[in-house]
Amino acid sequence: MVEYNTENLDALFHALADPTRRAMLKALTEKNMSVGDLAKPFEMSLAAASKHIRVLEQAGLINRQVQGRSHICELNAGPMHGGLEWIQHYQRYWNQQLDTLEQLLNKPDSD
Amino acid sequence: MVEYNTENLDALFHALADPTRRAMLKALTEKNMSVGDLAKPFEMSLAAASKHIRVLEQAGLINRQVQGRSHICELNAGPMHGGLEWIQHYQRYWNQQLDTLEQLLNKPDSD
DNA sequence: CAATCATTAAACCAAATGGTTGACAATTCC
DNA sequence: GGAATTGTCAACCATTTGGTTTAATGATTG
Repeated sequence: MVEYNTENLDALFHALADPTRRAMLKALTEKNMSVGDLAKPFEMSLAAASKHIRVLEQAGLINRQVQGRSHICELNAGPMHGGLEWIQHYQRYWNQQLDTLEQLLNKPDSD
Repeated sequence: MVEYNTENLDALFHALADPTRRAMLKALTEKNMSVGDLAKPFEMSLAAASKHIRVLEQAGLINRQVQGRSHICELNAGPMHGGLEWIQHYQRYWNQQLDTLEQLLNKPDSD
């Protein structure tokens, strides 16, 4: 049912593992932006930013729409869904640990 | 309140971006395992597997307990929490798109 | 003490990553 | 048409990654 395509997760998590790229995604939650606008906040060449954008695009996180000479980027959060679900499978393990911690903290007080 | 340490997210997502490492984490949901046991399923040298384990350890996803000559690894899912929350911020964006899709699908039928 | 077992360390290698600069292509503006 | 704007491409570079093999370290066993 729930499907984890390994390659998708590879690309997704790899794309998310860089602070520049995460910041770009955040910027795109505000509005669609051109490559140049997306690049502006970063102290790197346009070419470098363009490469980051391509990584995001290849992970499916960005759709690009070429309008004349400017490339408009749109957030496509969809692929994050798989990552969310993957991580959620582990939620019980950290809750478990919190439970254990809670037990440790509570036991001394328990009547 | 909610805190996203960029370096933690870098390390977390990077650790999760490799299928070998994700498989190791999965294995550790079953039981604690030694480095050798963790390495066994993979067609790579023990040294290579050991490096993967160190990446997981540095991302805080594994705790190691040295017992004599064997190192017992324990899953520590805790750091995934930050990753989950980060992704969850985007949940509304893909739901939004699903909503839009739904609207597109429903409109033709809506009497 | 010697051999064996579990693991890391070190040296090495190929490929990928993240950055640069300079040239090129396409579009728009005068 | 010529100049400016927006981006990509190509070549290059340093660093990191993911793997190898061969020691070396540390515990356990005979």
